[in-house]
Amino acid sequence: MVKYNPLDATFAALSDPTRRAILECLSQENVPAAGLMVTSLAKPFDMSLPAISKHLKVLDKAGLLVRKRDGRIHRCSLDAAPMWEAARWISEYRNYWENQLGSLAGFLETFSAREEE
Amino acid sequence: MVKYNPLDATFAALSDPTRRAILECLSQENVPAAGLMVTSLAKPFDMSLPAISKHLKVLDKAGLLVRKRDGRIHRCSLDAAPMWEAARWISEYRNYWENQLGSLAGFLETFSAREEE
DNA sequence: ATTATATTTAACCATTTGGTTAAATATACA
DNA sequence: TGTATATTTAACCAAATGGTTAAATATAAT
Repeated sequence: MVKYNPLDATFAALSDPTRRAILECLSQENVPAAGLMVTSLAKPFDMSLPAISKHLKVLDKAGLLVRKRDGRIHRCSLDAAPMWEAARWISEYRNYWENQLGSLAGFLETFSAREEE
Repeated sequence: MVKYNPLDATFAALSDPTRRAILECLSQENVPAAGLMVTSLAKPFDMSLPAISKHLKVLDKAGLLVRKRDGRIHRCSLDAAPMWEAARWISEYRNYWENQLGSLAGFLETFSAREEE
C-alpha cells in the first residue's frame, strides 16, 4: 500500500558492508572520470566475481553506480546523488540530534571541514 | 570477513517505507518525552499488530527506538543518534555531490534553514 | 476471580538476499 | 580462426525479510 520510494533502494544499497566498501573504492579513484573496471573492483574482496556483479547491479539500480562500457571492459564510477536524497531525508530529523549535545555541531563541522581544501 | 558495522543495521532499518513512516510518526509527537504506545503507532498502517511489532524490533535493534515500559503500555520514542552516524558516513562523499551543481548548496541550506526557528 | 487491553512470541509462508559454481556472451588478441 | 579476457546470466542454496493468524504473557479494570 505504501508507494515505491527511491529511498528504499538507496538505503538498502547502503546497508551492505561490501557495497559500502565498493563505493569507497570508487570514491578513492584518483581519476574519477575513468572509472574502475569490474575485475579490479572485485580484487580486494574475498568473494566470487558474480557476487560482486550482483552487488554492482544493486548499486546500479539504486542509481549510485554509473557504467561506461568500453569494449569488454565496464568502467564503473560513483554517482552520489541518491546519497544526497538520503541525507536530505535524514536531515528532517535534525531536531532530534540537537538534544544530543554537540552532535549537530560535529555534523556541520564535518560538512564544512573540507570547504577550504 | 567484513566485520559487523552498526551502519548495516541503521541503513537496513531505514530502507523500509513502513519503518520510515513509523519514525516520522515518532518525530511528529508533540510531547516527545511521553512517547507513543504501540497500538496508536500501528493504527495508520494497513498491517497487523505483530507486523508492526516486528518493525519496532528492527528499529529497536538499530538503536533508533527507545522503549519506556509503563505498565502494559510500551511508550516508544525516537533516538535519531544512529541516523547521525549514517549521515556522517554519507558526508564523506560530499566531494561527489559538488559536481552536481547546487546540490551541496541545497544541502547546507536544509541543515541551516531551521537554525533560527 | 473474570474479563478486557496491550503487546509479544510462535509457527508458518512467500519472496528477497547474498552467496556459490557452471555456462553463456562479448570483445580482444595471436 | 582459435584462444584468452571481461563480464553477466542461470541455476541453485541457505538465511533473512516482511507479512499472516493463533496463542501466550502481562497488566488493568470490574
